[in-house]
Formats: sequence, C-alpha cells, structure tokens
Amino acid sequence: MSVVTRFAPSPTGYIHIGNVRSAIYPYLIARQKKGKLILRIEDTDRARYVEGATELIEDTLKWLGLEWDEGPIVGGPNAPYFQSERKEIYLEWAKKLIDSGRAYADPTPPETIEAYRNECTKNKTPFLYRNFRPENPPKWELGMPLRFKADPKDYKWHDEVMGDMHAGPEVQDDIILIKKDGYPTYNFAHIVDDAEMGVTHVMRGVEYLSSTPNYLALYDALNLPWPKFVSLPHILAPQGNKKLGKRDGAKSVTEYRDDGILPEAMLNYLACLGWNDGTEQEIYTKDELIDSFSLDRIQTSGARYDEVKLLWMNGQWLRRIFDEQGVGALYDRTRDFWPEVAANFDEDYKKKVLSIVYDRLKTLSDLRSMTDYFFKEPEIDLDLLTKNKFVKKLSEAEIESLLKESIAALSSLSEWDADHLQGVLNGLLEKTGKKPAELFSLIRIAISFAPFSPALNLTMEVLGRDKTLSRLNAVARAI
RNA sequence: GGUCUCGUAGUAUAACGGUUAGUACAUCGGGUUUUCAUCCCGACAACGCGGGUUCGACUCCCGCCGAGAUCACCA
Repeated sequence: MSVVTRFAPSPTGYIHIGNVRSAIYPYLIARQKKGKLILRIEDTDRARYVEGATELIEDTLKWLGLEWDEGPIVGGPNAPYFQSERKEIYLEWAKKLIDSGRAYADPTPPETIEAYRNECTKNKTPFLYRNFRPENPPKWELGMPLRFKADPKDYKWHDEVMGDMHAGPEVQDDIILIKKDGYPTYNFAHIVDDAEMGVTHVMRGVEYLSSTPNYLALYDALNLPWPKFVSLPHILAPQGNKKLGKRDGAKSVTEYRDDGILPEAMLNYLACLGWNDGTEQEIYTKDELIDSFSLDRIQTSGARYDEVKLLWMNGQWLRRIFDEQGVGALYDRTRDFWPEVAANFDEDYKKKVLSIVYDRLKTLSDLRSMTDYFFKEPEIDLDLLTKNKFVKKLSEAEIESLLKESIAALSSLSEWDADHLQGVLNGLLEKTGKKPAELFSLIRIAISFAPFSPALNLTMEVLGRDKTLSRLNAVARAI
C-alpha cells in the first residue's frame, strides 16, 4: 500500500516553528516511501479565517522545499482541497450516519448546555453531553447542530510514536459533526477527508491524542478502516513548559527567512528537534533526512526550541554551501542582505567581500552590519584607535611613524595581492620591531574602523590599493 | 476533578540489564602572527524520588512527585 500523508493547517495566520514540524514529518515520510503529500486547507471556522493566510502557508512550505503533490495550486484527483468547498461531501457522509441512527439533531440551546457543564464542574464530574442526550430529538435539517450518537466502549489502538494506547468509554461523547452554520467540525471533516483522499498516516500534534477514541468510534460507524496514527510531541517555548505558540513570541517561519536563516538550516534544525536516527550526525541535507527518517525514532516528550543552536546550524550551512558549491552559490542567497551602500557595487566585488567574510556570518543579515567599510569610507573615530588594548600602548608619535612607514612600504608594492601584502606586512614587523598585535591592530582599525574584520592582508586585497592607501593617509593626517 | 502522555547535564539527545553514562549546542580555559569568526585541543556538567525484580538496573514492575495535553457549534 502506498503512503499518503497530509498537512492540514487552518488558515488562521502564519506558520511558526511550533507547528511546521507537522508539515516536515509528513513530507519526509511521503518522500521516503515514494508516496504522496497532500496539502489541505481546513477553513471551516469562518470566524477565525484570516485573509492571505493560505498564501502564507504555501510560501512557507515552498521556502522550506516541502513540495506537496496534491492541494491548492497543484490540484489533484481529490479536489477541492479547501474544506469550505466540500460541504456537500460532508453532508453526504452525515446522511449515512443519520440513516443508520448514529447521528441526531441537537435541539439543546447553548445556554442550557453551558448550564449542564457548569453543574458538572461544580460537582467535579466530567461533562459528557451524552448524559443529557434528548430522548426525542427532532428530525435534523440544516441550521441545527448534528451530533454523533456515541456507543462508548473500550478501544485499543497503536500510535506510531506513543506506542500502544487504550481508552475506556468515559472519554467518548456525542461530539458535534455539523455546526449550526452548516460547516462541519474538524472532528468530522478531517475523518471524511482523510478517508476520501486515501490518507494512510494521520500525523498531527499530541493534543489530538485524547480525542482519538472519538475518532475511532466515528471510523467504525462510518465503516472506514483506521489509518495509522502518528502523534507529534510539542515544541516547547524557551521559557516554561508550555508548547511554543504565537503568544510566546513564536516568529513565523518566513520571518526567519527574512532574517537570513537558510531553509536548509531551518529544515535540518526542526527535523532534528525531537528526532534523531541514532547516529551522531548533526548536519543533514534534505535528501539525507528523507533517507534516514523514521517514525519510531520520534521523541515522545516535548523538545524545547533553542534559537542559539539554530544559529549555529545556520553558520554550518553557510560554510557548507560556500565550501561545497562555491561563492556563487552562497552569493545567490545574499541578494537581499547587503547594506544599502553596496547597491552600486558590482557582483564581482561583492563576491570577493563575501568570500572573506562568510565564515563569520551567523545569518545572512549579518552582512549588513559587517561589511559597511568595503562600500563606503569609514568615519574616522580616533577613540577606537586610542582605546584599543594594543594600540594604546603606542605613543602618538609612534603611531604616526608606523603609519607613514606602512604607507611607504605599501605604496611601493607592485603586486597587490594577499600573498605579497602579507610579505610587506611581515617586512614591516621586522623593520619596526613591533608586535603583530600592535602594528596589525593599528592598520586594521585605520582602514576599517570596524570592531572586527577579516585577516588584514585579505581585507587590503579586496579593498584595493587606492582605498587602502587613502584611508591610511587620512588617518595619518588626522592624528 | 476525570482521562491520557511525558521525566538523562542549562538545551537537544545516545544507551534498548553489565560503558569511567557517549555526542552536539551553550558556558569556561587554551592553540592557529591583530580583532571578530572559523577550525583544533581541553574542562565543567545529567539518569526526578522511593520501593521492588535481578548476581547486576537509566533501562523491567509498582508507588510518589513534577511537567504537559484534553474534557468547545476551535482546529
């Protein structure tokens, strides 16, 4: 039997790191088993519907490289993929239940139900609607809530992550199938859709674990086979033990994209949060994840989201792309991340800059703050010089003469490249008798006025003879 | 309150009855002719508690404690 998984978000806003994992795992398992991933939009709650949310979801999935085989945009044999467009289908299935006596119209006003519920909480007993089931419900018609008629019993089932499960009758109730507004509830719609679409693995957050017995009863009443259940533990917020949500400031996945996180790193980090293959590998490509992923190694407990590790992983990916695919490949990812002043510089120059700064980037957006001085004349800030822990050991006169000697030596250099520059630098060291820390700090600051920068010879090579010398001269004059 | 789930260093995890409890991030120290970073080396740091079972328990069983989920005409 071929595997069909699905990601079924409701369009109520952006996707954040707390909930993308329920897209990643279904994707991985679908690809590994050469099956299908369906994207289905669960938009039956009109009150919570957010305009544009579907597009946001699609963007997120595309950015992460999680292509879906059926769903919005791509279509498929089970269209439509928006639940709001499938009302007739749910009605048809609901009729079967009514005909077999397993569903009935609920005439109880919400206030009355609320009163029942309050009474139960007061008595510290669980509230079960079926205990208040009306004896002679009216004939159901659109505009009334339709309830399932539960036939509570013991259920045993297997969860691919949590293991063997069982539940007694006490958790099964007459759940609402169709709401007053004619839309189905999640509880009913997802079962119908999963069955119609041939979904084999129902993968979702653990919060659905406790309602599974109700679903089981529904599958049975509908004469449908049970799919495989896969409960995904929560991702926990950095503080506390609650699942990560928007309230905790969970950023949208696309926000990370805009902050310069690579999709490879994001996917890698998220996939490995709460899952591992038993080896000590940390960095996985998408293909490697597809190969080694397995449901039974998904963690059963929640995992805390750790942005620091994400950042580390992003750095690993940045370097990996540079090392394996070259500057060009990394440069292609950086287009939106250069400082504004870089706009007028050509690609070649920016590639050179990139190739000497890339190994100190944590995110692509670090480029903005780290590379200014390659594109505009730095403001001379003598404090930076005099307060530097090495340069401050030198007197003003020494600084002036060191600068002059450096200018003289560099001016006469014919081959302006990293190797020859290093040669000059070494000669200067010997001639002046200064420590590298003193001389190099001085020159470094004089040409960049940045808190840190790449190796001196590389910086000078990229900057070029003219800029290097004119900056040194400017500082010499300013002293 | 009922039901269910979970519990290894600060964090993410390995171990599937016998190891000095491994790895990664973080932290701290050191090295690579300046800085920042990379890279390399090193250090610190964990089996929630209590009972069993066993020659031997992180691993199996029970109890406790702690944390979480759920009990909507939300998904």
